[in-house]
Amino acid sequence: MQEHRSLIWQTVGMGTGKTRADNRAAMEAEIMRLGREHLRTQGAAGLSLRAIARDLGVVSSAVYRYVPSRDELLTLLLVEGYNDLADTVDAAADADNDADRTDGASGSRKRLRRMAIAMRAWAVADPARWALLYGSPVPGYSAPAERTTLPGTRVVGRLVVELAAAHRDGDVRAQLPPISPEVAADMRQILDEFGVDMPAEVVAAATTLWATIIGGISLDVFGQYGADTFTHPDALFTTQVDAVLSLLFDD
Amino acid sequence: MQEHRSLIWQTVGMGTGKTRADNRAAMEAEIMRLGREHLRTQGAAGLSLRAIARDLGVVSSAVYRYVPSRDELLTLLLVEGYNDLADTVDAAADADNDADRTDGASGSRKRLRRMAIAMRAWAVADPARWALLYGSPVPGYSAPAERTTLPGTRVVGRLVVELAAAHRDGDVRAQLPPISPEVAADMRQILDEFGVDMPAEVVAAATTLWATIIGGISLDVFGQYGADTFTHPDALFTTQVDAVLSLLFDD
DNA sequence: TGTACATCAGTGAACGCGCGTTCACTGATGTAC
DNA sequence: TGTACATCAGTGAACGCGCGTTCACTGATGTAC
Repeated sequence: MQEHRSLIWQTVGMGTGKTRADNRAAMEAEIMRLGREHLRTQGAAGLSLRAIARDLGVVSSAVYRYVPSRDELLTLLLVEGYNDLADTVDAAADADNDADRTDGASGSRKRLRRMAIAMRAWAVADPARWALLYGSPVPGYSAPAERTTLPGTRVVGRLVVELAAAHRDGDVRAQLPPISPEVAADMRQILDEFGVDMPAEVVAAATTLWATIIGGISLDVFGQYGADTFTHPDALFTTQVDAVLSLLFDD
Repeated sequence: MQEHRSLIWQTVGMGTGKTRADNRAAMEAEIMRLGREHLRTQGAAGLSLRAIARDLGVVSSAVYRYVPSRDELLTLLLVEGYNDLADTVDAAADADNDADRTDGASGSRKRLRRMAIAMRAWAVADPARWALLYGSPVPGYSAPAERTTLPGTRVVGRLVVELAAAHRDGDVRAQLPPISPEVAADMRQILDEFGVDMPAEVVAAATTLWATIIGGISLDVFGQYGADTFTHPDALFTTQVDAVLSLLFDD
């Protein structure tokens, strides 16, 4: 009423010479930031627009100027999470591997290893977002496939592409665990989707790597490992990833 | 007030010649059943004593005669879930393997395979319980370690014991992925805990199998696989498990 | 450059719903003599 | 076998809290002429 400049102006240090568009952008960013924060403390099921309004120093209905509904905010956070993770993993994959250059492992193998480690680091840094992406589904919320599928498959996609490159370069083991015709058919479907080519057995092995990564991270990050069972969970994870990679590569 | 016999008496067909103890037992069982049902539809975060009271046909405060609090019910469901899963897995492990007797795979390998498949079947039959055990933690709820640790480690425990037996029988590969001293130390700690002996490398490989199983099941059951990416998710899972088993066994 | 008008961001009240938990109570069941 | 008493299971009201979402409103910002 008398106070039309909300808390955020003081908080973020705005308030003079700024346009409506700036305000809007700052507000939206702040809502996302608070969303991530509430995810951390309350979980996705407890994400609440009212709570965000409170932290924003604004009346609850004001949030509706920026976000049409709670579910929509969840979707925004989900998409942001997928993209953030994928960016992180891409960066790790594309980083030069200066230090590792001495050992003889293939570039792809090293890239895949770095990708897995980057995923884990991302998850450990913000377990709640990991939970949103790969944890139990949020009851009552169903992600709109047309908006989440693309970002949601970026990481696996990169993994598959990386393996296709490795196979092209002749780095992948000739002898891989055999697969059934049904599984092979599904794998060929995936190859089509990502527009790459390699034997179905390699894709199947890729899904095994994928399962190991997801499982290894989730077990750790969701607190399944007892308080002090593992003194070096990062080393354990790397061991698990290396083990599965040794199925795929022989150097 | 005038109706001291709650719905359950009609529902379960009791009401004559039954003692208080019978009522109590039936009531407790029904509360657990409804708890599982609400888990399925509302998720753990949405588990509510009031909702259970409603379904029970009883006033909300009446539930407190049977369960001291919501968190306590969650703990009961968690412990029941762990034990139910462990019983299922034990049964699968101990089943005779008549049909498979022709192929040459070792008994342990076949047992481990059956255990993994049984886990997946259990999870697919009731995804919400799987989510409770291995999904994202329930915000605001912290499981009491002294009551959940034992049931919660039964399945991994059996897995470790099974591998120790396989190693004793000389069925495990001599060449396993190498591990670092830190990881080896943690693995020896586990061997102590479960009172078995084998090389640390074997335990490390066991955790890889564990991660793959958990990841493979969760990805499927939490809906991470798109609607129709995999026409035979069960076959895919078996493929993944077999791949990791082939790290451990050479027959 | 100034003014009229349109847009926008926030308010505050309200609707209708949910929850966990406590409490004094009553009538039915069970038990000890 | 009958009776007095204790225990138990359920009631209903209440406390104090949460939520998403809509709505008519006002004052500030921005825009077109």
